[in-house]
Amino acid sequence: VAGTDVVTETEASAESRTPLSRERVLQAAVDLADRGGIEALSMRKLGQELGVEAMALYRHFRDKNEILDGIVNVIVKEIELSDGTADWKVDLRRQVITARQVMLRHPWAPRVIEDRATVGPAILRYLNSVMATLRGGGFSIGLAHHAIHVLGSRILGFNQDLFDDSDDATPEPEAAANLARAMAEQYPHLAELAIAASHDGRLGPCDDDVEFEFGLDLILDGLERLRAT
Amino acid sequence: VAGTDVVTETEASAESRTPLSRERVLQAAVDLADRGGIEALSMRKLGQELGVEAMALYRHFRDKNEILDGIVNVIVKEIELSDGTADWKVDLRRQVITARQVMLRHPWAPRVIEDRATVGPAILRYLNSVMATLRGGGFSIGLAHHAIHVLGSRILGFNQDLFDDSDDATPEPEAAANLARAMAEQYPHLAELAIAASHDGRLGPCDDDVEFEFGLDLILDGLERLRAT
DNA sequence: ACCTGAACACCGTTCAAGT
DNA sequence: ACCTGAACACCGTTCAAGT
Repeated sequence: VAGTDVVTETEASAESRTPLSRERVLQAAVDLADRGGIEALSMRKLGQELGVEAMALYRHFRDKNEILDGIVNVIVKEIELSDGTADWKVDLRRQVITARQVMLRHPWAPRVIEDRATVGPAILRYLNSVMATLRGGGFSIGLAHHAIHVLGSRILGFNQDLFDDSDDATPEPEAAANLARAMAEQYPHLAELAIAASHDGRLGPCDDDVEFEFGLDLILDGLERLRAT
Repeated sequence: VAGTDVVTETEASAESRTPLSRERVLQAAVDLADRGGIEALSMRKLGQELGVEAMALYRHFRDKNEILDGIVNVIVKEIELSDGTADWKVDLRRQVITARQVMLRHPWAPRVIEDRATVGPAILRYLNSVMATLRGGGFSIGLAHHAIHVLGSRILGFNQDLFDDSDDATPEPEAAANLARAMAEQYPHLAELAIAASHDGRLGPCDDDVEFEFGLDLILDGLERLRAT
């Protein structure tokens, strides 16, 4: 939409002068995804963003997968690791919330991370740090192993919810109420829930952050109890 | 690979005689995805599967999204709903395991479900049944609401793990041991875990089903405790 | 009524050729 | 050494045309 063939000379020369590099390509790819979502990240558009033809990217990356692996790495590296001074539970909780901040800045990231086949160095480094926290907190290897599985992708700060009831799904409170009334016969229990979780309902509007922390704490409490055994 | 232009006359006429219908298209789409993964499901291949050009599909579906919504519906409908006679915890546990059986038969389904923007009738029906179980088991609306969020996509029987340490990721025990040794310096805590979770290690090979049920039970226990409050 | 041919606007990727 | 032009094999989708 905003695309144009006209580029000022300074921009064009500045971009063509700086040679392509992995870092420059990955930064451009992250920017592109941040602005237009992951579907905006095509080899052709990425090339255009860098003032270069798409084919030039293949000099630095074997294929698009390598670029996707690369941008996951870039943003996971943004997560600051815990210094390990606090109690394991406080520490891990803080760590996950920190990771969540980063993911909220890059809404495309969870899906890309889950779709990636291989685990890159940044995630390994992150998980290694989490394992250090658990082991340091007295977890057996077995329980630590379970812990990482129970937390699943939540460990990186995102929750794969079945529906987004906060953002788009409930554009108008009025529309939601209408939907709820229409559902009432077919899905009475969901209708009850929808009404309660609507803006005026008893529960108030559903807050993703609150739900995320509720789930995280429930799991951490469960792990604490097992650790004590 | 197995594709061919030669079709026996009986097959060809049988397929062209039966007119296209939503059901026939969706069944073919599910079969295609079951056999070749979700990337094998293109409009062109789907048409070919049905002995028809891709464009003919647009008579029955507005676009490909509608087909994806459709196949999710088809397989979620395969999940048998609980009759609600047991205790809530037994009931819900059984329900989730039942859903998991279905998902394991359609390995492409979790990703497609999570990528879908809207929640279709089959999932609504499923969630309505889960809500019935929770409410019948004495859960307040608020706690039931939390419960559905904590369970997340696990409620449908799948766990979005960060890595598949069971299938492809560990092709050879020997290779895994080598990798572990190579990681030892950089990621000592992960190396320790990898060794323990390898075939010969203390934990034995990692079993996805075991981990799934461990996580499910931890969450159900946590919910039970909160319910008692 | 139901399907097709031809076309459009996109993809990722390869490779010989240009500077 | 680094990038491009042209091409290939795919996508989803539209629309006038065929039967």
